[in-house]
Amino acid sequence: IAHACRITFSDSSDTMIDYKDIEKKWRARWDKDKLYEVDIDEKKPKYYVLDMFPYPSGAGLHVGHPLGYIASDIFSRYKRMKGFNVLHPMGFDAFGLPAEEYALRTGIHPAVSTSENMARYRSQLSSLGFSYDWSREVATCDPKYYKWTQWIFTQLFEHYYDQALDKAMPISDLVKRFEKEGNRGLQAATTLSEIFSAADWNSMSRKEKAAVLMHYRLAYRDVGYVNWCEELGTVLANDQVKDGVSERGGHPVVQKAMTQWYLRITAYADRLLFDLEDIDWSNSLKTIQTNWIGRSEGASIYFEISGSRETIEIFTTRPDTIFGATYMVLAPEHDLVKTLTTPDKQAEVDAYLNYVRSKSEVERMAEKEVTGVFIGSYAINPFTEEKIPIWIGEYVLKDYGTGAIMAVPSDDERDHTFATKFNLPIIQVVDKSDYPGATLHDKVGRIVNSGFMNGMEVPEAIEAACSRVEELGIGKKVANYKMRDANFSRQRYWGEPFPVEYDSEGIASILDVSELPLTLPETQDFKPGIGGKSPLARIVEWVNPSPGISRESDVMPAVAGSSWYYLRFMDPHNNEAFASQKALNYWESVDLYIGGSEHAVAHLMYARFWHKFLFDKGLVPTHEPFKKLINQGMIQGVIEFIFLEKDSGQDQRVFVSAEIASQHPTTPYAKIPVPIEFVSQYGSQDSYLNEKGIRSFLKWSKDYEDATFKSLSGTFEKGKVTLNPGAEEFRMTTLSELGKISKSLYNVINPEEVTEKYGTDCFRLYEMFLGPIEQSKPWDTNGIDGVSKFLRKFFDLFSSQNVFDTSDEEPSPEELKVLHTAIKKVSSDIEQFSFNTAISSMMVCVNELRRMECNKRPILEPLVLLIAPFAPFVSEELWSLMGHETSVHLGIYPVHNEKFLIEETVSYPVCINGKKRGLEELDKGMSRSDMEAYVLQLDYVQKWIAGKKVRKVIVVPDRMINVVV
RNA sequence: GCCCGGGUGGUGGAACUGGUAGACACGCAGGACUUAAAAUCCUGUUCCCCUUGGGGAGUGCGGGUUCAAGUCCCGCUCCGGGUACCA
Repeated sequence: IAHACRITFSDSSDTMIDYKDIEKKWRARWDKDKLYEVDIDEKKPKYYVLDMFPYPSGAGLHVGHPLGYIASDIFSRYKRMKGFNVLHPMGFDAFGLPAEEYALRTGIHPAVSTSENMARYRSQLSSLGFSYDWSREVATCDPKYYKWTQWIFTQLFEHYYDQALDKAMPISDLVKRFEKEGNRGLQAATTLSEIFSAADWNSMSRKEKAAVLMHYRLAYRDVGYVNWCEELGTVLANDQVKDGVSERGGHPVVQKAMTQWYLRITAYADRLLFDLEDIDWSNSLKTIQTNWIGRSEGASIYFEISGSRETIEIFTTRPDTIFGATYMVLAPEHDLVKTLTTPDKQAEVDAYLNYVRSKSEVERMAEKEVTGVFIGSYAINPFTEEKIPIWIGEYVLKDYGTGAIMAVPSDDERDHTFATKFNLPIIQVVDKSDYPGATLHDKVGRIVNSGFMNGMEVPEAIEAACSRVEELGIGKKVANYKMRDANFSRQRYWGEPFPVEYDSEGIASILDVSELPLTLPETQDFKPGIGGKSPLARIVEWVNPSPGISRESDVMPAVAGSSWYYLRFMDPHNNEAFASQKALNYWESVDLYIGGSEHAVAHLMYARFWHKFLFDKGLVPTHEPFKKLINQGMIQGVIEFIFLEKDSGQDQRVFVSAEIASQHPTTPYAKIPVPIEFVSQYGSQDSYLNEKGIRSFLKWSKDYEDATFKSLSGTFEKGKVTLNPGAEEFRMTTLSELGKISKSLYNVINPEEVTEKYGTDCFRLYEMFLGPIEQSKPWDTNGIDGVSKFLRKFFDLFSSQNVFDTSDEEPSPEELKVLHTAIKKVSSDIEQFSFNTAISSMMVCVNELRRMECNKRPILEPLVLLIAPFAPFVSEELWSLMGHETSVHLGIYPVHNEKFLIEETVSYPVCINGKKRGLEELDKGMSRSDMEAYVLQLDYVQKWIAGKKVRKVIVVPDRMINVVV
């Protein structure tokens, strides 16, 4: 019997399918035939499938990485077989901190380690059978690539954002306008508040003009507070700081004023927000971006100051509560603090400012107590005309809104706490009695104690207040954003140099495209410079290329190169442009983008911003870069921890070196990740007991080179423990958690460990079979045998007595039905990215054909095509064994034919009061009344309805029958 | 705190617009083959109760709508993610 046999297609092995041979053979063949290379082909519709390109880390790929790559590969292959011209490229996000830190530790140049890591990634990726067009590979650290990263930067420098036209326009236009009419009435994104006339402009010095223009450029230099990490010697982006310490390494981060490059991403805030509607991204991802942009609508209102000509501009979302504004609060860093502090309050204010400055970001965040101080001046509430005191307080942030608020203690929780603590007046202005359960945050209620607004509902009052504010000329309706302009400078080596030079007056100018790329200079000295300078600053001949000229010594952040790489893939070797217009117009944008949600903010926001900028310049044909985006889940690893507690017990005692003990001085215990081997060893016969009954764990301290383990204990010899000097006694317990896979957590599993044993196709199928693609799941190989068996059963369909053997007989209707059911289901599942269910229906199909002992070519051929995107190697082998000369991956994906799926009968569940009591096979054409009559006379139905009145019978065609009594 | 997701057998997970809950697979149990084991194949497998056949319960908890609810509505609860003095 055919299916009982093991198939051997190579004479060298008598066990089972020799995956390794098959894979090697076809990989070589695909390379030779350039099977996956694509070119512009106007005759075919295009489809662009992109993976988020990886950072080539030293640890190589682990089982988590390929999840998204497998999914995108299946989809690419599917689309290709559906007749699309598919662009499916891969490259490397190759600039970044880890390589530089590695260089600092080892002296190995980042370029060297990066290129080694890329080679390893490339070989791992191609061994997984991905259909990348490697001829299009890009690496962001390649000067041929970053030439264009630098070029886009120069373009951002040369443009400003015109809010009237709602697009980026050349700075040269702006200069013309300034010469003629100054900046009055100009609607542009800017950090400049001064108004100047044409005469003012024309009388400015070159340096002054440059300074003004900086306030308009989309790439600009400004002084700002940055997250400074002394340990890493660099500025970090907000998303690289977690809980006041650096995400990488956990070093303290403080605020420091530095001159930096910024990108004016806030100019695009509204478009970044509203265009989310046009793209097919997950709800949660859109929500994250929406929250990040943080648009809130309200009013900006000027408050006059009693006895001063200054005014304070505030932003509020609740102008309706202005009658309840009983005091004001400025951020401690607010510009007006100096002017508005009265002499009698000076000492108190200075003391407070010192106190605020002395606090690190961590402390400030941890602070629960409200703090603040009265600065002596009074503002005038423009509606009540009352004098209200001006305070400064930490809870008002310098960076949000205008850095100043009108405080309405009756309707804002924070203002309320503040007012209560400092005994400031509270006036109720919103009556919420009609809305039980409403909190202070809810914009509902009836306005009271508020003059002309009395009796209005909140939304109406907000409108009324805005109108009145505009009538009085003391403010206007505005939108405010949480999003900040993006800091674009890093005091580092391994990044793109800025294509910027400063003249003797310090005026910045950009390099012409003909001078690009400005390549990174050679050095072996990567140490961070003094005072936050980049290592580049030390290379004098590079920083000062000619007398009076100095170069920018900072480099761009890693996010620069990844903001446009998807465009470069369209035309990767172009030396005249970032990509040709022909290629851009053909490939347009990414149709399907797959990657992790950890890039939800930084990368995706920057890429959208750069894309929109290029769109404004007419250089890309679409206004969004990624039409559809799927976040694959994370494959989690099991992390084994040991807990070392200082209150030692009798049993699980272990001695720990002084180093570890001192690393955890503030906690009563240490939680240390350890390799899984350690935990399985713990408590087993492998662990050693010394004469005192103290367990020591020394075997692994020899096995693992890591310093942590070496220092965990002493040296072990013949049942005796010799403690390291200063070792302390701890009690030890173990704990398992799920979390990310990482070298530092000792839980990395490489794909090779799986492909070695089961073959690549099995690995691919298994990762997909694990569950929905978006879902995170722990890696375990418990179910892998099922997928492996499926592949073997599939192979077996083609064999008889260990020999490849198929028949050309006409298939039966049953066989056709099985096949076409699978074709229909698999295709629609792929379209919905439901790969786990697609695989399960392929399993059903193979199981049934096997039961029928079907080995007919007209069934098996389409089946091979159907499975090809999932299992590219095995299907290619079978396809070739069936006598085909060309690759299965150039085949046409099967299409199901409804005529094979037609059923003559339908099996109806028969329910009594919605509860299933039986199953009836009924003719498809049976009328409703016949069905009712048939069902009612059934024995078991009679039993249930006996003595009761049948109220009605519900017949849902093709679904079910429900008898209601 | 706020904003998104999510909670289904021993496990991973199925279930189209409300219409047979548990597809597919793992694991487990029993059986076949074998000197034996592995591998393979067959049968069973949500739980509980008499056990031939049936009966009851059941998709985090409590209510509701409906002939019918995992699916819709209201109130809770737990888990995951994002964000946090955002005025």
